[in-house]
Amino acid sequence: MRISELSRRSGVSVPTIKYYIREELLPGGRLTSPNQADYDEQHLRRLRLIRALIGVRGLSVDATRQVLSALAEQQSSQHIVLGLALGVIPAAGPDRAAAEREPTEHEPTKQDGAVDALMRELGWRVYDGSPARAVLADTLASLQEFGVALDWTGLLPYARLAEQTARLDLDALEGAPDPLEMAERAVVLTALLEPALLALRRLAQEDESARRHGG
Amino acid sequence: MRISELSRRSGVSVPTIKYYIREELLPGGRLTSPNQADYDEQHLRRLRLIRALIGVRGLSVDATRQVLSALAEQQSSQHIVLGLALGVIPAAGPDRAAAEREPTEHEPTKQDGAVDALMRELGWRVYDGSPARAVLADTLASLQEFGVALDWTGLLPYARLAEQTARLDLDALEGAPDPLEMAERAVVLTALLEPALLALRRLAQEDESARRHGG
DNA sequence: CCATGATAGACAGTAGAACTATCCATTGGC
DNA sequence: GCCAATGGATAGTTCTACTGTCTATCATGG
Repeated sequence: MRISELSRRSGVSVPTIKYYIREELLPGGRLTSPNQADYDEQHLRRLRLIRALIGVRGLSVDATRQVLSALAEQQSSQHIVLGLALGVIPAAGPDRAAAEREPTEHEPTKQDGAVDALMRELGWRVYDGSPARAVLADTLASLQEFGVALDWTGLLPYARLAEQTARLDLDALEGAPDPLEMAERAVVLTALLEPALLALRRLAQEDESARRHGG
Repeated sequence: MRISELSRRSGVSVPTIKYYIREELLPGGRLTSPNQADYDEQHLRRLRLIRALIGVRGLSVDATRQVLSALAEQQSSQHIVLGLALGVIPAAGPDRAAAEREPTEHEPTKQDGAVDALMRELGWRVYDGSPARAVLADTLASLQEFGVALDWTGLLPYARLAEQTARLDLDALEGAPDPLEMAERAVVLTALLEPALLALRRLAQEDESARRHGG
């Protein structure tokens, strides 16, 4: 198909598709002549994934590119490590890069040790360099700064619930047809479900609050 | 204290503090003369909360303003409804506003009915206009588009886990000294814990994946 | 009393991100 | 042959979150 059809079928404007190609989120079409290229269903699938990551999950173009390249690597290694695929991206929130560009001096006490303790207590064997660890450390530091009485032991019950969530996630990946599908499904499940899980938490809080305090 | 001290103690630059005051995230200091104002510990607290919401949670200035005003309302009504406080903000992800500005025609089948069914099944009594509902509907639509076999019934186990999470959240709020503290703590817990919960999910996935597939 | 440095408030400027528009030299299809 | 569509390049736009500059004070130390 030509770019106009790709645009029509995906709902993404032609200039935007060109932009994604420039930014290497999407491979260019197969050139049939110097000014004519052919796109296929793969392009359409990829484009929909891009729109989902950017639009539904709210990832930046840069983070999206990283996720897509991690997806490609996973596919080539035939070895799915869910979570690690998305681990490369900054996990929606703390701008660690900014924090490291300019060591603010104000940097609160590091909580990396607390995170180590948490992982040990849980018996989780996870990659040391995972950005998720940094997110946890930052959060613990912020909580401490606000005087909220929640240290790493307070995260334990949350972590147990996360374990169960992860089991549900992995269950949903069972029986994937091929590695490519599985990797893509892993990305979709991890990334797209994030806003939904937070939404469920909000609604559950609302309900629980009403129950306790009588809404 | 003067603005320079507020800046030094918070680690936020003077121009940025002025910017937050202009944007009405932070009330101005008490003027002691036309060009001299006095700031107190309340300002410092508020400023730290602002930085946490923007920096740690990654909220926009606009969303932060809405959260803070919701916080003020809750405080005045003496009636804490956790979740609803943060329910006013777009929940990190789907840009619903954009979707409504320009009805793309591509809009997939609405899943609002599915969300209603989910709420009914769970027995949750939640506000109809909650943006969290829209997030759920969007997510279900996206999953459907990707052919992931996960409909609203598939969200049920996740919702049960969210219930338990919410109970932990509410427990952490018990025994707050005063309504202001409680409201602020609710905001901190709901907002700041979000990246941490997602990080825990990522790490749990990594661990679970290693267990199942042998990392 | 006066020099110096800080301050409030107004407004302009900047940097980065994510598009969006314009151009031009083709070229496929009628 | 004609013309809308295309690929590729480059420039422009919009938005957000700051950051810088300016001016008229004003506090404070000498």
